[in-house]
Amino acid sequence: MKKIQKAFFSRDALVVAKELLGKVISYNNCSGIIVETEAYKKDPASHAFKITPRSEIMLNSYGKFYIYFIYGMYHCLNITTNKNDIGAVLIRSLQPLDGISIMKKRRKTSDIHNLLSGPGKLCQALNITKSLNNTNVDDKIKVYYYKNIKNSEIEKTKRIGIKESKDLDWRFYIKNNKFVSK
DNA sequence: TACTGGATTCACT
DNA sequence: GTGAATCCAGTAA
Repeated sequence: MKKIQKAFFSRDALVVAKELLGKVISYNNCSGIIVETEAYKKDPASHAFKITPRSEIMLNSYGKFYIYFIYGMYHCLNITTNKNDIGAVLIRSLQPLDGISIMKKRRKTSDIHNLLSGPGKLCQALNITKSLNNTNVDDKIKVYYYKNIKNSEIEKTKRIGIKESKDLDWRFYIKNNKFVSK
């Protein structure tokens, strides 16, 4: 599989979020196809709205993993975007590819549809924690080209929590895919 | 130093 | 559909 170059992530979060669909995320022999993403930019519902020590990794950086801990038990995996601005893409769901048996053990389930179908779930299955925060794409976690997703196959929806956007679509997933989060 | 709530998930009802 | 689990970043004092 061909690796994705860092420049891929220099573009706007909305573009990157859409184009990441169908790519593969791989870490320690476990991998999955990205089937759902969410774009984050400078809006009030986003960590990117206010620069803090935690979120400043998103400022003027791209192609880096922004990983944070939430609700006391889960991690969320983002990749920073927007070369000269602030932005990131949250990886929301993957379709399992490699390392399925070990991911089942980590997730304590045998249901393949429940392995990676959520931001917290996929971090648990891939064993991704905050220790990987601020690492570059391809340093430890790899991202590969895998298959092309046509525009007509992509469903767009609003992100939860966005107030001011009436006409912007922020969340992207592959239509009719059984592995997207509910 | 103390308080609040979250880019979630799961077990219940 | 509702609530619990559970830590830590952010904020205010």
